[in-house]
Amino acid sequence: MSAKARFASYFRNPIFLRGFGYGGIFTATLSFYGFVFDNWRSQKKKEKDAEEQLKIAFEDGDKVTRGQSILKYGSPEMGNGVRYYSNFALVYDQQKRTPAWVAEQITANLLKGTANRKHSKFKPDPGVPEMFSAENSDYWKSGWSRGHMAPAGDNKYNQESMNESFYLSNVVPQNLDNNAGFWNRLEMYCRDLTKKYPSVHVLSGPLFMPKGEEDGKRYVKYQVIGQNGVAVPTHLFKVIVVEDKLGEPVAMATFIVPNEPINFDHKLTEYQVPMETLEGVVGMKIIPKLDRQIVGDLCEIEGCKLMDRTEFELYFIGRKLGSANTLHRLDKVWGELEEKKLQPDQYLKDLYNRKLVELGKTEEKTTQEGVR
DNA sequence: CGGATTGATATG
DNA sequence: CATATCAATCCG
Repeated sequence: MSAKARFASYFRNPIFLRGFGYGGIFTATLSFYGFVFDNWRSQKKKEKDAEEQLKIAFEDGDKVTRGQSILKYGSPEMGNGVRYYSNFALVYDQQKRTPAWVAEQITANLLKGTANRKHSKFKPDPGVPEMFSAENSDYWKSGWSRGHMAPAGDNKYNQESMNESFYLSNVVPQNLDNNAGFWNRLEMYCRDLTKKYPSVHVLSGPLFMPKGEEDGKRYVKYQVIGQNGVAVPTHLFKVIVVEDKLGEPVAMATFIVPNEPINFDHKLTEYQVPMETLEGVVGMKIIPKLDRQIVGDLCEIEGCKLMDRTEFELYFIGRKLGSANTLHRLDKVWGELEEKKLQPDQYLKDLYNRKLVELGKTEEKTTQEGVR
């Protein structure tokens, strides 16, 4: 038997193995129970600490400390921080899937740009989590139009700010006639104010107002549209503050406008309310840093007169003439004047004649190219 | 200025 | 094949 084999057989000796085995098991058992005991002790200590902490958090009367314990897993997030864009700022309402409010500052200079809404598309705001965002499909065939809060017309300075204004975070479901009519004229009035005031601040947003029903009680009732359930506001609000050359506030006015068609018989002043009324309805302090004592009533000072029917029709016939790209289209728009018994002013006549020549030339050119 | 709708085309 | 995208047309 070689030394190596003897060495190996020694380890195979049952006696030796038994001795080693019992010794090993004994040691292992001891250390196992030691481990379990230590664990148990530290567990108890942790339990004691946790219990103590809960006690202290409550009993020392520090509500913040207590709150931090209560909110161990974080506070519910409403995602309602202020969002900043090129030319407006807003707070988004994840529950209603519309803005809560949109703020703007408009000036004559910023309105001068040439950005075109034809290059912009309504789409979800990439900054809003998808699960809280509205989609175009929500509005499609809903019976409601996509109404800008910061209007596209206030964002002509560059294409980027106009494109941002088409984010659905800046949009609410709005009655189409209201949007294209009364509200449109109100937006025009805001822009018109920049001719006189160097800076005009505007705050706009949706409202959900209670209404009395047959049972004599009042309810807030509103439609929700599309898969995402975008909330249709019962009213819209707009707050206007005009400033002088020094940037000092001069006058302001607050309006609450029903989200329904409003014809030319109605005056803007019918919808003027004290700012406090709006604050009560919407549950927000509006323009908290404005000293209301020193500013006048915009409607007393400026009249708050919107365009009348004739002015309005002539205005957008002018816009349509300007954007006409065929002679056929030009004449069709020109024909609207007669249909609506409107007299074109000199500006409109000149515009028509200028476009007539311009489009005549281009069409002559294209037909010649076609022949060639 | 403010919008919708439709039909053709591109795309995965 | 179903779904985006765009251009054209229309309306107040």
